[in-house]
Amino acid sequence: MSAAQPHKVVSLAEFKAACQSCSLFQLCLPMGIADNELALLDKIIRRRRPLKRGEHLYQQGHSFQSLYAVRSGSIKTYATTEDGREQVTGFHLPGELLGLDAICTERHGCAAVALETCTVCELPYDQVDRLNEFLPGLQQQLVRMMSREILGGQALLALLGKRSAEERLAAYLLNLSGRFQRRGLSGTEFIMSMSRTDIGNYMGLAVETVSRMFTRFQEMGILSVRRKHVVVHQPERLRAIACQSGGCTVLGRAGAALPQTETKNG
Amino acid sequence: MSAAQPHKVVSLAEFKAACQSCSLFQLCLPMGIADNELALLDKIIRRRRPLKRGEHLYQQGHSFQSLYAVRSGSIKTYATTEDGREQVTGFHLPGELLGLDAICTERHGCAAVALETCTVCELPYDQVDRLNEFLPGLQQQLVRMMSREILGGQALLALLGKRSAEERLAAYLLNLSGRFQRRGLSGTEFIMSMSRTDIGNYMGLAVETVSRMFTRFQEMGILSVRRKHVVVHQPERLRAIACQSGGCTVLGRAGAALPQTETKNG
DNA sequence: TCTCTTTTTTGATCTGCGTCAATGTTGGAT
DNA sequence: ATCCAACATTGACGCAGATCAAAAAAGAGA
Repeated sequence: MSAAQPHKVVSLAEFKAACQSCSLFQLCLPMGIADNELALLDKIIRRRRPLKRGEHLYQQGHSFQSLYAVRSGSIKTYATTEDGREQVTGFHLPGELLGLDAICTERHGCAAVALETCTVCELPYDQVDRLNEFLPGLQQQLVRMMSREILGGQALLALLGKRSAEERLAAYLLNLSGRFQRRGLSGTEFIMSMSRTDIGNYMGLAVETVSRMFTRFQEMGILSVRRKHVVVHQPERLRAIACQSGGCTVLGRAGAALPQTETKNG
Repeated sequence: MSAAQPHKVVSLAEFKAACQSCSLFQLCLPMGIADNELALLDKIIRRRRPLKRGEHLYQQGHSFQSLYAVRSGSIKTYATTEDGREQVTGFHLPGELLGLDAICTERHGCAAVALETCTVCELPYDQVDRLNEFLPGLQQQLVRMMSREILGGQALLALLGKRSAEERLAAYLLNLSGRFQRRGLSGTEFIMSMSRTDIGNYMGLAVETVSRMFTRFQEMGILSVRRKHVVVHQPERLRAIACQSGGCTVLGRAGAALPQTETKNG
């Protein structure tokens, strides 16, 4: 992937292939896009050079210009409070959008940093209107994705409001698992690119608690963790734990706690 | 308010006055709407008969048809888990939208019930596209409002993740206060239409804790509560409590924990 | 008005998880 | 290979807030 020239003209097949693995995919292709429109889209969506671990895609407070979609790798978003502590607001895997929360204020309320080497596509927001003329339904699709984000947020709220540490971790793992699976990757064996500290921060738990829970799950034979490498042996038990107090409805069908990725275009 | 004939033709002035106090306001009027368009809008937006306390606007699982805006009164949204317990997902005051989370699944993930006598406006979602042709920017405005909802959700996450009961309640009260104030009502004296149980459920606290915190704030001289009637004597101290661990940045400028209502149309 | 139900408040006790502290592990830099 | 800094694990302890229990207050209906 030599991602040097951002506006390089690609063949249609090549482009479609790229978009399959890319993530703005959902914003465009499902709508039966014509070939000439695809060329237009290609002009507008920018491929950025890959981000290295620790590099920022944008900083908190920066003016909002574009939406981003993760193409590969993973990105953490976090907000820093005035006393210097950070609140992790999300982890973004391939196929997921970043920046939706900045549209209303036209300023990024959180920073986005690569957890590993990443590639992203960029959609300048001021082009959305223009693009919508050629791709009717684009904006509608955007609304749908935002709706999903809101729904996922509610699920997470329920989780943080009244679930034990064990339930939170179980739900978190199932969520990751589901997101990987939906991307065609293994849902039972994957790499968690985020640190324990980040997980704890995100889930409202102390690092130590996160660590203890991983140990407990391991002792129970539910999974194996070695550093960032996870193998889930008994997803059903994980699900049982996550749902034991009936959180599954709220959390969406699969007990996942965050933005789902399926699209229902009934 | 005889809300009998939904499609009654109203004079422009009358309509504008209605919309000032109504809430789909934000979806239409700020965009410099022409008079003939206004008439169209009036045809599409339905005024429903008032809801009495305890009546449902929609039930969990119902198919999604419309967005609703609260015109007066207040509405609670909640999801019921399979074991029959409920998770409150939000309180909606005049000027706020309901149903945004249902767009993606085309099914309501939570129920909406009136906490007191309410009036609402209804915008059939399948009309949004059509309406967008006449009111360019409508959909864009919708996107902006959803973005705000996402942002607010993140703030709430931060709150539930790592704030003490005292901080949560302080933030909750400030949030309510701000929302009333922004609607031109008093931010220091208002009626909390929701029960202590609902507040606790929403904020991830036991009812008893909520009650104790109100008592504590009262003993500190910060406010007076009598049943649902609240008078805030020292908002600064409330703010100091809500922000003491630096949550203000995340929570939006005023320490409010939920969807803000200001619009930035830079 | 009085009764019955629901909501709120207050007190007492118990526990999950945060905090502190110490040790082990890993990967990157030299 | 060796050092170092960041990350992860494990143990001990204390406290905020959940839970249990019961009384008090406020509506709702007759």
